[in-house]
Amino acid sequence: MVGDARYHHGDLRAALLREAEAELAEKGVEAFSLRGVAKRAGVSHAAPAHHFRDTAGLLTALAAEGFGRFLAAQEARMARETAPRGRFIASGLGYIDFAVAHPALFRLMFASARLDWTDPALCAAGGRVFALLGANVEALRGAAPSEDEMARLDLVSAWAMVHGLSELMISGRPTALMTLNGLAREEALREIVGRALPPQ
Amino acid sequence: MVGDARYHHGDLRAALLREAEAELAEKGVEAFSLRGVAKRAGVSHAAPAHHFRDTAGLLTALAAEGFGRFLAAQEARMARETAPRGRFIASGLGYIDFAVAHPALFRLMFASARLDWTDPALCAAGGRVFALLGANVEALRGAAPSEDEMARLDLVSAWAMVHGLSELMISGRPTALMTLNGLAREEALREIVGRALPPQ
DNA sequence: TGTACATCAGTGAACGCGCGTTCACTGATGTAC
DNA sequence: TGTACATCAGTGAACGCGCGTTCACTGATGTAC
Repeated sequence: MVGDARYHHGDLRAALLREAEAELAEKGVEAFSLRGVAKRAGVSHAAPAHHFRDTAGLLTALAAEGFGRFLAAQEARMARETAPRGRFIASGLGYIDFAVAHPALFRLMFASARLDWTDPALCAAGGRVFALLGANVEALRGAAPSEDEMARLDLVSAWAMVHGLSELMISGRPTALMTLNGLAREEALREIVGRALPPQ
Repeated sequence: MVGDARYHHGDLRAALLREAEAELAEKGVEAFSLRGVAKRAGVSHAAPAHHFRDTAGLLTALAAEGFGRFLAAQEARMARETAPRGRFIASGLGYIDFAVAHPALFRLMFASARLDWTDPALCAAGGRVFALLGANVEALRGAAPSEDEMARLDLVSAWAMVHGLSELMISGRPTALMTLNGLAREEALREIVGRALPPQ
């Protein structure tokens, strides 16, 4: 830090990513704007061009970074478990944690047409999450999804359940779940996610 | 029909809804525009104001109509089944049918911030779909979700699974499912949706 | 059947706005010597 | 340590665009008598 009112920002790239997430959370993907992000960062609206090619580039970088934190949220939950089934379910709860904590970012990552999936960083970050899912299936089922039909079914089933729970909770839809108190809700989520896995 | 080049359109309202869906499918919610819809309908861009208050009004009407067709898709599948479990699963398959056939509309209905949920038509149409879900749970479980904790769990679990499958299929994500051929995929979906229900 | 008139459903010009992008610029920083 | 210079990371004015909305208008339709 050199001074408060310095010309060079220091780490504008990181600041822009931070503000982009705030913009996204407030306005939604539908109304997201580059100028809005620049304004939040207290910088002229032409400044972002020095760090990101264009709006799609900024959103893509944000999504890539999001996938990293998404993975971390799952691993954080998993760290407390040892058995394959417990770890699998924990990763699902981490998945939901992230979605509920960052709904707009989550939707950007999974349902936006504004991402550039040819970007290596985004592709790699998304791939890492997918790889964790595959590893969890294999640990539980003893066979890799790429080789075993049943394992593939487990993968889709677990993913769909957890993804669906996330989406519904984000949209505030299943009031049924919301009316449960905190602890009971955690238990309910465990039970539901468990249903998506093969019986013990 | 009076003539080809008539001044009064005849049924512009219906035409606008039709073209709005096309616009939505092509551009996505993020880039949807009223002017684009008017252009598709071959009408001046000020014309829609006579039928819908504004863009939100048009989207809301479209979503309400969408929920009607969404319900119909589920009922169409259910009609071929008699047992509660079979009917429940069938409704899920109808849910997925609709999502896959109308992905942009589906996302408008479930994940857009541009809808006016205070609109009675939209609210009622959405409520009807929710009611069908509740009825299916009750038929299977013998208890209403509003009164029984387990039934509530079934509702959330079935909804999340089917909704998650829809979302993932729309986003082209689980290539695992896609690599199955048509018939096997139908079977796989049945199996997966069944997992979300209480064991037989 | 004919006429007068009210209502309805369009038109097209005009508005102001926020957007992304471009561009010449300039102040700050880092490096070579 | 001091100076010259290249590079970097910003600024702010300008552009053209498509958007939603408003408004005075007019042609078509429906109704009363």
